[in-house]
Amino acid sequence: MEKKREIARLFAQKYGEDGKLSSENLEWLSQIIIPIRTLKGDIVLEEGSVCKHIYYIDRGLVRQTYIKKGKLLTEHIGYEGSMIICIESLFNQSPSHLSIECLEPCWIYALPYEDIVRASHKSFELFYILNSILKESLILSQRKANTLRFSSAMERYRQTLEEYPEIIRRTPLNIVASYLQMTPETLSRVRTQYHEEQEKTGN
Amino acid sequence: MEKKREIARLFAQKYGEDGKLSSENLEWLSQIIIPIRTLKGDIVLEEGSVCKHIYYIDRGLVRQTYIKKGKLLTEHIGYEGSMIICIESLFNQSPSHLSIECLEPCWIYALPYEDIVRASHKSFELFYILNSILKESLILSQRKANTLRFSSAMERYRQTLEEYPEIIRRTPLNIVASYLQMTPETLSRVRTQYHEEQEKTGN
DNA sequence: CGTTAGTTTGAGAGGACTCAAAGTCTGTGG
DNA sequence: CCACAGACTTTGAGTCCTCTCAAACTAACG
Repeated sequence: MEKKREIARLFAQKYGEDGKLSSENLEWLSQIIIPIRTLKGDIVLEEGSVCKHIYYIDRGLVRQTYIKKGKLLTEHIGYEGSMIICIESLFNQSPSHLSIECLEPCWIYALPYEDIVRASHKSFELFYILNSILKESLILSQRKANTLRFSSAMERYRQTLEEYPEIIRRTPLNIVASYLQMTPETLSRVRTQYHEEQEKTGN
Repeated sequence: MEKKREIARLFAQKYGEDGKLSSENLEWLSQIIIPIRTLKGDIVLEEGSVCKHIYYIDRGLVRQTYIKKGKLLTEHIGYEGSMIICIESLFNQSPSHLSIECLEPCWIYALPYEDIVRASHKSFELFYILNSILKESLILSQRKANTLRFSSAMERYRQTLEEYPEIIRRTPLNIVASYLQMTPETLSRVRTQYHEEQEKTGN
């Protein structure tokens, strides 16, 4: 319970207006938060089911996956401090074509979307939070799109390494590869090439 | 003035809660809307300036552009009924790295973002509208990302032709090409190839 | 310590790019 | 109404990047 309250405070600080939230709402939030503990490999949301929560990663590493031509590909990777949202499924309450899979043991906190939407009709504060989360998601999705626009495999790798070194460091190569939209073989080559260049320019 | 009121009503219907908006807010909205008439080639927002509006395209065709390695590339294309938003610039009030350029003569209506944000603190209805617009943007950006994930040039073309035939029909080939992240030469080849295939399967 | 998943290396094929040139369309001025 | 300039589109040839397939290698885990 103490932990849920901590998370609620964190949300207030991060997404609330002026980083604040009234104590009633804080209390309410900490009551509806659902803590989830997972092991590596666990599936938090299965493709085909309707996403009903906004997920907050407090500890660990997760990815969103989708299937294209029989292959399991990576849409997004997030870790401590990230929100994980299956946008279309959540907004339209339609079956998700994304799954959420844990790449490490995780501490996740799930916010029931409908509850918050309902409550936000009565409380501007809560609506504000919802809004902030949307804004953040939009900016992130924009950034991601920018990265993928980098034409060469090398540039995509460099860009992600600079912006999210954690992802590269903690994620298995073959998963990073699908995240960066290239084959594991290509990433392997690109990566050694990159580090060779770093050697030279570093000296 | 009558036109501005019409646009306000349209927003209410499209983004309001249950498609509705109180007559005061409707009136207020129609007063702050800024109509813009443009010619083909006009620049609505210049790269480097701070974006202060949410744009609604009532008539015409526009694109958002950015510069990469000295080349003018296309980030997004929108037409009648679309909202055009320079997300990062608008939210952070930072200089935009995107420009907005008209590909046809346009009727555009600009909503001053700060005014709406301020007003939405007093009116849940308006906040709801803001929120709906964000949700729509998020879904669209998701869809766009999905399209660009199609690996081959052919698939990206097919996908866009199916989902947004208007864009393909009305936009010069070289601009569509940069939108789909390929060279004009490639798009030209892909396009004839696609239509040849359609011929065959059509018979 | 063996089994399996993950990573590296190599060779060859194919798609998309670049550069170049020819062809087409559009709008303006004579 | 025609002619021409400039922008846009097509076609071609050659190159490079990334993919696929295959095999060797390494690490992780029971």
